Amino acid sequence: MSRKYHHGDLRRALVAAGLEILREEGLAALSLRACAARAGVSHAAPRNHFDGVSGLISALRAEGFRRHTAAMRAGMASEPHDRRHIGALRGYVGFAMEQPDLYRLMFAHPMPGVSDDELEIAAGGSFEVLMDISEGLDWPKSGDVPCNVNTWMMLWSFAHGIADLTIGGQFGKCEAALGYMPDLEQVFPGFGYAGPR
Amino acid sequence: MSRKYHHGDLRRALVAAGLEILREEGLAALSLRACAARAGVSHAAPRNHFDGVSGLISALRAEGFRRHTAAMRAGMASEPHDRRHIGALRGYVGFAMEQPDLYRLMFAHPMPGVSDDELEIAAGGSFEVLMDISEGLDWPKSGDVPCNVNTWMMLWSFAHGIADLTIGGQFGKCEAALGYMPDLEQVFPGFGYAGPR
DNA sequence: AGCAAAAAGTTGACGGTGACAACTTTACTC
DNA sequence: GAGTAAAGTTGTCACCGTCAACTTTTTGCT
Repeated sequence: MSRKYHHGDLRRALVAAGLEILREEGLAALSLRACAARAGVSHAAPRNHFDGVSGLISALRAEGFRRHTAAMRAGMASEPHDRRHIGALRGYVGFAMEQPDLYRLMFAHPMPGVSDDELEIAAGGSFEVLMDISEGLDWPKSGDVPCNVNTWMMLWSFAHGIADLTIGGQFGKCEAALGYMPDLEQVFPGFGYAGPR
Repeated sequence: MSRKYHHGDLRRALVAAGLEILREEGLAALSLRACAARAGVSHAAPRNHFDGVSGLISALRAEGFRRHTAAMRAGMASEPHDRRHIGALRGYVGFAMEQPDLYRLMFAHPMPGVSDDELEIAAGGSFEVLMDISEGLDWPKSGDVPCNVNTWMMLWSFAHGIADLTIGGQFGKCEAALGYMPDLEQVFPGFGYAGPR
C-alpha cells in the first residue's frame, strides 16, 4: 500500500494546509475540518496534534511571525546601513500586503488564558527586529523613558497602522482621490539615522 | 396581551444586542441567533431586517463609527485649540480600548462586493475628524503631494497602530519590562501645531 | 368597511463546524 | 512477540447561517 495509515508529519501538513487556505480562500474559510480535508485525513485527526482550533491558530500565528521576521530581515539587508530601517519597514508592510489574512490572524486578540511558547518565541523574533532598527535612529526621547522605548513603539505603531489600514482597504478613498498611493517614505519622513551609538 | 407579535423596532434591538454581546462576551460569541435570543425573538426573525450575518455586522460597524466619531469630537472639545489633535487621538485610542471587539470589527476586512451606504457615511465621519485635526498641523510635506495627505495618513496610522497593538496585547511585554505604559504624547512628540492657515 | 397584499415573525430543515467519545490501526519498547 | 502508547477513523451532539413554508399582523386601496 502506498498510502500509510499514519501520515508521518501531519502537524506540519496541517499548518501548510492552513496557510494555503488563508492565502486562497481567506480567514473565513479556515477551519480544522478544511485543513484536515486538504491533508487527506479525517475530520478528527487534527486533535492528535493541536488543542482544538485555537491550537492550530497558534501554530499558524507562530509560522506567520517567523516569515514576518524573515521578510523584515531581508528588507534590512537590501538597503545600506543608514537606511536599513526603511528596508525593514518595507519588508513589514510588504509581508502584510502579501498575506493579509495571515497578518490579521497574527495580530488578532490573544485568547485569554491561551499561552504558547512556540508563538512567544516566534513573535519575539519580529519584536527583536524592531528593537534592532530602533537603535541609532534619531527620534526624540522625552523625560526619563529608558532605552528607546519611544522609538520602537513609534516605529511599530506606524508600521502596523500603515499595514493594517492598507489591508482593511481604508486608504482606498485616498488612493481613489489622488490616483495613486503615497509612498511609505513620503508619508513618514520623520525618522533620521543618527549613526551608531 | 402585553407582548406584541410584532416587535416594533427589532432592527434597533438587534444592533443593541450585538453591541452588548461584543462588550460582554466578545467577537467569538457574536451570532445572528444570539442577537435574536437577546431580543426575545426567533432565530430567523433577523432576516427580515438584515441581509444575513454580514448585514448585521455592517450595521454594527456603522454604529461603531458613529460612536468613534463622537469620542474623537469629545476629545477635541476637551483640549485648547492648539492641542485639539491630542484630544482627538486620546478619544480615538480610548474608544478602541473601551470597545476592543467593536473596534476590531469596524476595521476588519471589508467583504468583497459588500457595500453599505449607512456604513460609508458613518466611516466618513471618523475620516473627517482626522482631516480636521490634520489642518494646521506642522508635519513635513514632501514633493508634490497635494493637501495634507501625508499628515492625516500619518496621524491615522499612528492612532490605529497604537490602538490596535494595545488591544492585541502586543505592548504587554513593554509594560511588563517598564512597569508602566508610556503616554501617547511621550511616544509621539513629533506633531506640532503651526497655527491656522 | 372590507379585503388583498405586504411586512414581520415562527417553525422546521439542511449542511458546515468544533468538540468529544469510542473504536481501530500502526508503531514503539521491553 | 506481547503490551502499550500514539495516530487516525467513525459517529454523535450542539450551535451556526441560510433557506423554505407557514402564520400573524399591519397597511393600503377601493
